[in-house]
Amino acid sequence: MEEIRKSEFLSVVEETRLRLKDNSEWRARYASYAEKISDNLCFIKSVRSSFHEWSPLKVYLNVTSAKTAKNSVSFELRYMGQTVANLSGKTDKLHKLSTNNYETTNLRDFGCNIPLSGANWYGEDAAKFRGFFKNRKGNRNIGDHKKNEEHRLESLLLTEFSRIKNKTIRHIKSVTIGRVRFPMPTPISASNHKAIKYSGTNGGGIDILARTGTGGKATRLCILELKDENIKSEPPKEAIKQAIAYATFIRELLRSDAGAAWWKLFGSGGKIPEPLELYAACVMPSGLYNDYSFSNMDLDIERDIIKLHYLYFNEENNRITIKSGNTTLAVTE
DNA sequence: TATATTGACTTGTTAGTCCG
DNA sequence: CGGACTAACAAGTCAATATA
Repeated sequence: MEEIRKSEFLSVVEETRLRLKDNSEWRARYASYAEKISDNLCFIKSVRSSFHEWSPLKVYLNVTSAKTAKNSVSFELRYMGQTVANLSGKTDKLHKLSTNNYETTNLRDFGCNIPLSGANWYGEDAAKFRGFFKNRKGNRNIGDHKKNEEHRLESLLLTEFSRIKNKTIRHIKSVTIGRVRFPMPTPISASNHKAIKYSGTNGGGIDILARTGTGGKATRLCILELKDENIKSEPPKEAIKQAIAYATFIRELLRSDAGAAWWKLFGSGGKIPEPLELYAACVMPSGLYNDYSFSNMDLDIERDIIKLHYLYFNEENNRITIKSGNTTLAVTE
């Protein structure tokens, strides 16, 4: 039984590697991403640190913005994981806030009717906008879109990971670019359980990229696949397969010519370890279908390893909590 | 009856194009 | 170059329909 399951996981690794081998365009493209983002990193950091992140709004940066951030950077502001505005800034502190394209959903989901187009971040209107979300109580408005529930949980987990003290899960940090949350793209699609597809520039994104460990050789890069429900039709076994596919991509990326540049962007100093050990984990609310069977299973890729983990969480007062034994990912309180 | 399959629809991300 | 826009597609929701 155990062996059958392991071979199923290994075939995900194999299939993913095959797709990546048959389609090599990603190599040059991801090398160019890394180069451009690294070039812009100082600038991104300086702009990011020039303004305050007003809770509960959270700042995000996608790859497109990161690599085109030459003289100005466009950040996303998300509330409960959903984008509500763009904030573009230069070093001159004349940051501009726009709600273009988000007005309909802002009103529908949060009752926010404050349209802004290039409003001064330090002006009255922008303050009103930030104040609205700060004072807003309760969850999303009725007519919930399930998709956004996943983003809300993703945001809660990132918040938990970025805590400095009283962390529910110790020794875990989300990977950021220039201290900004960013969604890592991949060139493969793995959401369909039956097949791994090569999708070039339109691949799926990694839900959460994080590091665990206490530093030095103990540090591991983790690829987390998050589901907002614990249900029979999408059990942990399928979620972990998605995580394995993305982890396989990260492994190939780190072993490509641009590997060192990405390793640095992911926040690790020094050389890529030999062997490289990556964690792949399924993350979902604790429930009936919790699956503990693949705990710490190793999948070999040549000299490297993907180690499987799980994290089944609970939620209390808008915070993630974890019952003892429900994660192998890191130390729990 | 319970489960699978299908397609329309929603949302997010990227690349590319055009303009000032 | 930045900004506005579009096309394309992943991934997910949801409900109607088909099938065992």
